Amino acid sequence: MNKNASAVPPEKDEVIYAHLHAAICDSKLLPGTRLPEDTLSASFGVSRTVVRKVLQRLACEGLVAMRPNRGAQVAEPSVNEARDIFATRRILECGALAEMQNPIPAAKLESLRALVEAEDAAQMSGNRVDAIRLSGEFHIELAALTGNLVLTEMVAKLVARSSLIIATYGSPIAVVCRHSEHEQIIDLLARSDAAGAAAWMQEHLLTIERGLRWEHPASDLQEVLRGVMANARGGKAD
Amino acid sequence: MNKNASAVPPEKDEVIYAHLHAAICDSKLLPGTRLPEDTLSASFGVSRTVVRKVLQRLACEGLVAMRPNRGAQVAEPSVNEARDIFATRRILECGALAEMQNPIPAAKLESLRALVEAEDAAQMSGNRVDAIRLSGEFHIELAALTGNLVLTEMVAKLVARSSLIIATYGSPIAVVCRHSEHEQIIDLLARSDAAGAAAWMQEHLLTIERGLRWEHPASDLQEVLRGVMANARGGKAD
DNA sequence: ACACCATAAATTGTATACAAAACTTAGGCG
DNA sequence: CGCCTAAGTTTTGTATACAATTTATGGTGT
Repeated sequence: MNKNASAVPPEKDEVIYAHLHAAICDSKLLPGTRLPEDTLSASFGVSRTVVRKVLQRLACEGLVAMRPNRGAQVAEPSVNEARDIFATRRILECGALAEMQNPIPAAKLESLRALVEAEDAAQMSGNRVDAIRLSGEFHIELAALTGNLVLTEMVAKLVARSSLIIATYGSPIAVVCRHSEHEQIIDLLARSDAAGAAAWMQEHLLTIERGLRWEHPASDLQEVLRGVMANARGGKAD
Repeated sequence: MNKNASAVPPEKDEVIYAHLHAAICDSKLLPGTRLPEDTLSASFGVSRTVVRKVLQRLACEGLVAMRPNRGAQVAEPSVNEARDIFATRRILECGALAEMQNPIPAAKLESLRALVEAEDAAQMSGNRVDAIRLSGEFHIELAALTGNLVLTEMVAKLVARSSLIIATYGSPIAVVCRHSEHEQIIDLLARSDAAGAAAWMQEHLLTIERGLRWEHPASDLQEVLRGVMANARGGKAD
């Protein structure tokens, strides 16, 4: 459906975009990682022109921060930004669920259940990266049930940025959604209890948010240390 | 606050972006208008590199459609996309209003009233472009009351795309919000009746949507004619 | 006269070169 | 000993050249 036809060239920039997007969302590129154009263009075997195009797209989605004359780096969501993102997700995703009055096709519910099962399996086998990715896909597919492409794309972008938040503020344990909560939402939808599903989603997203550690963000530590080193000049910098 | 400091260069691409954005939202560039890179770069006195950067940003926001090897043109929102955009606005903007529990500072309410007044004045004097723009600004400022920057930016992008929808499907009369409805929302907020404001906003957005003419979109006409000409080859094409 | 094909013009895709800015490192001064 | 300054290096910003693709044009055959 979203794949190219047979004879169409593979769209180099799309491939690079997908690679970088995945690398960021899967925490292979941690927040704050610098993304020099030369390095990327050499790695992917293209010119800086193509790399810049991809970086600008990622910047537009909030996954990459670009400062003039200072290059690109993986975005480091601030605490305020993180809270805003989750607040917006609550409004959007709950609103989407609340609007689903028509009975959901059984096939769609089934594929959602399969997604939750895969997520559960990944979590059980300790595959944290897959678990987070599948959890995100669940939220996106849920939004897609509305048939509203604009809304679905917005949720997808917020989910991607949430991966950055988890990478920055997530505690090693219990960051991912408990699969049972996802299952509960499907059950409520199967019962056509849209309001119930929305209410449950509200709690679910709040639960995720509460599981984050706003106090000890990993990357702020570096900034703090740098500030300490700059201030306490009498101390040993080495 | 958001302006550059004194000695900082004016950021050429930002200026070009602002110009194009305004031209599209003010319907100076109608949906479907082709945007050749050469023409733009000549007009603005920069190279295609800068123009492409701006076009990609506009494409990311949905104001411009870029097809591979086929260039950019002002986006022509389909009926489905238009409905999705308004549905998403209902969820986002009503959700934003519903979450405002704290009493709104009087100063902010005052500046909102000023905005409505300016919009009213523009409409009364037949200045349709200003009226639409000020109406959009009202919706954006309303979202900004949440303090949620992520949400505000999303609303701003949806409002911009709504300008395209109005340009495509808007009837010559009665496309803009009745200013009294905007005033009513402010009154409800002043009374701290968040739920009431949200309900009113829901109706308000539905009213706008109902005022559009989905039957006779101006630019679909060309497509229809093209299809007719291609099919009825025996008929008179001239 | 219409459809079809070849050629020409226009437009986009990509790479590269050079200029400008920021970062790094080494040296001198207080 | 630390800070400030300055050349050198790295990295980004922009323009331009060339290749690839699409679109427009004109000619030819039926």
